[in-house]
Amino acid sequence: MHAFDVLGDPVRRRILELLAEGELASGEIVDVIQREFCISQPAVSQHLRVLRDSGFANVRADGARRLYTVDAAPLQEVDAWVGRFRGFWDHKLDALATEIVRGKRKRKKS
Amino acid sequence: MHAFDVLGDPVRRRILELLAEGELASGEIVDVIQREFCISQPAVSQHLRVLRDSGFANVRADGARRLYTVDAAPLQEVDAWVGRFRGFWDHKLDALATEIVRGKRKRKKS
DNA sequence: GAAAGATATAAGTCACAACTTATACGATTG
DNA sequence: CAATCGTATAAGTTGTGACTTATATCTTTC
Repeated sequence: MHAFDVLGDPVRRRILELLAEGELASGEIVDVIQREFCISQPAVSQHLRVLRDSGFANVRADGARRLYTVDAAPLQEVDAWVGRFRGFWDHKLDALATEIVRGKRKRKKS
Repeated sequence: MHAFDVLGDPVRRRILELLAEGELASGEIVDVIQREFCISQPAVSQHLRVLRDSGFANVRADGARRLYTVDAAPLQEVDAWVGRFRGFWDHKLDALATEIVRGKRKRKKS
């Protein structure tokens, strides 16, 4: 499943927003999502699976609980894709800072 | 249709990549996409409609032809959403440049 | 002005993703 | 060790979005 497909679902986007605040157990995520979207526990669990499989989230076991965290890698890919359009609104001075960043990255490589 | 759903389709992403280079007629887009994805002209036209309806593309008439351009607005929204995760990979000096941009924007408002 | 060109819409088909309920399964607790 | 908790998987249903072919609607050209 492509990164953009993963982000296409509002529930998954919301889960990522929650994880952006820090590590959360499956059950805690389920609580919030059920309140906001009225879907079943398995539905949430399936979304978590998609997030795992697509690399957006990592899990670790803590007893019976599963603790989820964001994995930045695919988000960074998405950011890179969108970045190619940044010039369309990033005129003037903002573009300068962007160039600074880009230039710095290039220099790192060499 | 939500912005991320629009970007979920590889054909639409490719069309936006093409439009990023500049204005293109429907027919020119069809040519490229057909070569790369082997889908019919109406299929491409329907994707163009989605891009129009969701605000990612603008059209103007030129005789019988329709000339398409990128509209940055929804892409900027997407960028803003992804931006909230930028801290996850944007450590160190890169973050500085980002902060410069953010700071500048705030100052513009006030 | 009829034919051909450029593009869009209509209508129908089909695969798939997002649910549901039911259940499995390891960890915890009394 | 039986009951309960926390979470995941299985299996089935269903709505929808991405196609297809056929056709409509303007433009241009001869």
